[in-house]
Amino acid sequence: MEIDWSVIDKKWQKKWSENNDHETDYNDKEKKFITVAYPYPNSPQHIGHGRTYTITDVHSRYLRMKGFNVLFPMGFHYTGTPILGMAKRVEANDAELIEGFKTLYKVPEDKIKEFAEPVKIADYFHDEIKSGMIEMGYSIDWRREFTTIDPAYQKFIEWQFRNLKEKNLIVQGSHPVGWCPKDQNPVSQHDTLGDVEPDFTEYIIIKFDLNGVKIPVATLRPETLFGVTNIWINPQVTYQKIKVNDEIWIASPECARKLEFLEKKIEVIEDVSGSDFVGQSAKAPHNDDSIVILPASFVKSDNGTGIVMSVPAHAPFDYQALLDCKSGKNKSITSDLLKNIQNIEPISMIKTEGLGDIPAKDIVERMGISDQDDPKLEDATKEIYSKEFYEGILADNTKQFAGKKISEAKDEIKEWITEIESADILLELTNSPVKCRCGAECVVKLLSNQWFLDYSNKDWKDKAHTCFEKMNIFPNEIRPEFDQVLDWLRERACARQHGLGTKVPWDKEWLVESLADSVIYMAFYIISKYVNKKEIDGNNLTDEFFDYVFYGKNDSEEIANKINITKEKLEEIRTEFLYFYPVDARHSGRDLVPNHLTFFVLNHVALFPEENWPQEIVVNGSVLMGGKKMSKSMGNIIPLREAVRKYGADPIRLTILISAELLQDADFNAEAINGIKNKLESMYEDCNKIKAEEISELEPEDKWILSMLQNLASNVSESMDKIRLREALHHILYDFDSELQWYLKRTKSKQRTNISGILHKIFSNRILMLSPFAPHMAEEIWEKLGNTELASKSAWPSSVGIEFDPTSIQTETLLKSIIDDINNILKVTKISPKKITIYTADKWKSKAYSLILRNVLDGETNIGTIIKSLIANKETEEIKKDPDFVKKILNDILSESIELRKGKMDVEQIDESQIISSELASLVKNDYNVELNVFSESDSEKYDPKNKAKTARPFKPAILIE
RNA sequence: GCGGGAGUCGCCCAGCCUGGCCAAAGGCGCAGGGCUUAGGACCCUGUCUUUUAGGAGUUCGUGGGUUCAAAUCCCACCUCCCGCACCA
Repeated sequence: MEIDWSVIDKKWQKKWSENNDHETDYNDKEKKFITVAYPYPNSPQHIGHGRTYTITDVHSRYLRMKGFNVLFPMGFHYTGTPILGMAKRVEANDAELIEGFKTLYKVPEDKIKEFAEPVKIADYFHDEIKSGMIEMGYSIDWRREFTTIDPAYQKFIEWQFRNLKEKNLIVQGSHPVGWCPKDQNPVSQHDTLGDVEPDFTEYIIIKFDLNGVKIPVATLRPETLFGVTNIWINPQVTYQKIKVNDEIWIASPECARKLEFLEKKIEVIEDVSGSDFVGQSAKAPHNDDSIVILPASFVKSDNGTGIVMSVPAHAPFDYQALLDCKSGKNKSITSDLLKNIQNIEPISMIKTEGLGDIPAKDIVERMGISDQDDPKLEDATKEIYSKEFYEGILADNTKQFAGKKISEAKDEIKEWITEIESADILLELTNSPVKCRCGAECVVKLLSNQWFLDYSNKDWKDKAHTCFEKMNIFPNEIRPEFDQVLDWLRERACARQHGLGTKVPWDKEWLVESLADSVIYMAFYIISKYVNKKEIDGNNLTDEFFDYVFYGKNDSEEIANKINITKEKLEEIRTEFLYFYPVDARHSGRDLVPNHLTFFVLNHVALFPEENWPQEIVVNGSVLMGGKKMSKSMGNIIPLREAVRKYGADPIRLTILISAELLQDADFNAEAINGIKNKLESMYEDCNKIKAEEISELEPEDKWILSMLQNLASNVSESMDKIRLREALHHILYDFDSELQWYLKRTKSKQRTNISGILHKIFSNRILMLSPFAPHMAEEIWEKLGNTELASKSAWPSSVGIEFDPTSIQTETLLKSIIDDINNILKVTKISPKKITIYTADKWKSKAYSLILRNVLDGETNIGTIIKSLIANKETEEIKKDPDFVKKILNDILSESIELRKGKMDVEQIDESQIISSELASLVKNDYNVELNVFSESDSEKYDPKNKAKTARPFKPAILIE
């Protein structure tokens, strides 16, 4: 049968929407507030986004069926810079981007024209994403929808920011960023040509003094100051004499430009040649030693200040350059100078195990380096640097720092030089040149007056840790990562100068950064409903209003009057907030662990009382396409709406859920989705045939299958409670099939015609369990099964209302294992059976069996001990004849599940002869079309030509096939 | 470098926390059979090696160890993936 998925999808989506099934207000029932990270509408959603939202929807639907009043709302995050960047590119007629809109996203041309305006982009994809969510059947309360640039939301963010500032959690400082000097804007990966992230490093500038003029050397290793022997300058380079704030420096022109962006006032006085300084001496800041300036070609003007200090003992470049000087190879050295420098020797000042006193010398010699322009010097430098950094100890000639590890002393030394006013900081790109999309070359800029969320605040961190400790984290494996992130977090910029968003309330030059305005918005879903219903005017909202709704502060009547609503309305909003808060679950992809999810907790603990702290975080992995990462360049991104049109909502939902557990990457591929489609279709067909008949007297197999159904229900519920959706789905869709097969085989061989009622019960329960996962198909089948209520409105079948029957489990297990054994024998012997004879075990064996079982359950598995106790017992002393029997029984028992063992202990021992005679005969007749004879081992009249009977064991009767 | 995680029977993916239900679930693929005019779908059987009696052997990245018993616990090693900030 061909199923038109879209017809079914639409049919039930319409019904849910007509019934307002997903609109949730406060009432007397227990609530669950389930939220998920809202989307950033700069592109349509693809299957990967669908995973997080689908998991959230399944969670919501499950809890709804469990009887909770579940709120699942959605908003749209307009705030941020990428959309702004896109709008600029549209305005500039960027062919690549526009082509992408056309072919990849299928945006109509007239719409693209409007995209020069950023809000239009957001609006367009907002609609697109929302439609996709509806088409996926997400049970969202759309009355609460908002965007982060709505006036009411902006008031809310202002309240949040003022509140954090009052608590001293927002502080001011400066911060380095990648910067485009032309756009006057910070740049990050998506703003640059080739999508490179500007990466920068901090050089320490140490200032040597030359008659009042500063000779600044830039270094990554300030600790090596103690080993300085000379200074290198490039005689080929034209330097500049510049005024830096109040000092006069000599530096390369490139350096002068860099310094301008680092909050320095720069004035160029004149050009000077590097060669002018060769042979002069400058005073070292730490000991006033006179340090000679020597020429070196390896010094580059675009690196640091264009001047470096020389530490020949520990820097291979310096060692080699010094050799070049002393040997007279370097022509810019006068003969006088040449004489003077012959006594310059490397000063060893770091001791490292495995390295000599002068490691630079050793490595230069080892690598066979011959001059300072040898590229091998880079490797040599790296090797020594990392070894010394992690293992090096500062030597005695380093004064107060002697004995310390480099990795520890580095910062102390930096501070010390800074204190004696001989140091400065130079930030420099390590992956330059980085070009902005506008074409300009980027620099590092120190942004001053930047606003920070002070995530380094100890009390704040502690509180967040406390919250995490009490929270459920699914899956729990991710918990250490949260703790780690929390510890590592420090001040974080929370304001930007461009993009969409809310102005920082006390500093209108700045906009609230988009990861800062998206941390407590779950609370806003309560308010947005009233704004959307026009019961309150977003423009009127005040801090007092939010203080009342969230904290119950001050007098409701007074506040209500001020914002022109009734006191009752205001109190209603407060009541609703108190009802829905705290957030019971927050879902998101794992990429948000180190940022949003952690900030979400931090901001909640800062702004809300403990009873309103989040209760649970659920994190999921991403989705792969046919085993590969989704990416634009691979062209393997499938927009969600396109996929829904192609496959139907439910097959997509199930495919992304069943392919992996929460944290694993799920794989989406054509085979998987077809498998799911077929599975659903065959369930649909099966259910079409079943009628809801009266269930008559229960036969053993009926009791068994219903017990298994009960098992299924409790297993699935358990998985659902742990958000192990893959596992739950497996139980529902596949695991039960083999039980059902056995049941059908049993009833078929008994030629029963009265099982429709039982099957109806089984499928009804399975469909209900399937309903959160495949809501459309479940409703459709549920209707076919003759129900008038919606499946999604029915109670979750935690229990199927059947008494669990352990005896029937024993019976069916016995029958199955005999059939298995017969099949095994037939397979090995390849005979076609004419007659099958079964021998059941003697009474004393049964007695021994239960004694051994008792022992195992009590933890006694030592054969010797067990045998002794059996021999001591009159009823079982016969085992003396066959001690091997005990070993076999013990293995039988150990190879069974603990449940089964307990089951055997709990119920009366089943009468094997009786069961085999009454139930097995029909199966054997059905499967092999032969007669079955049953004897007891002790039966003296038995037919036993091959002497098989004596091998019979309890639950393992002997078999003779002829 | 720091931090987190993973390596399972052709592939994907469970199992590991709480050792014995484990030659190890399920899906996909593959082979055979059934159904069908045919194909698809569906159903059955098989899919580490070996075995003419329901058995035996060797497997869970590698090497050790603990234990009566290890995919599971401990130690070491190898390989791979992800995050590391002002960006959603």
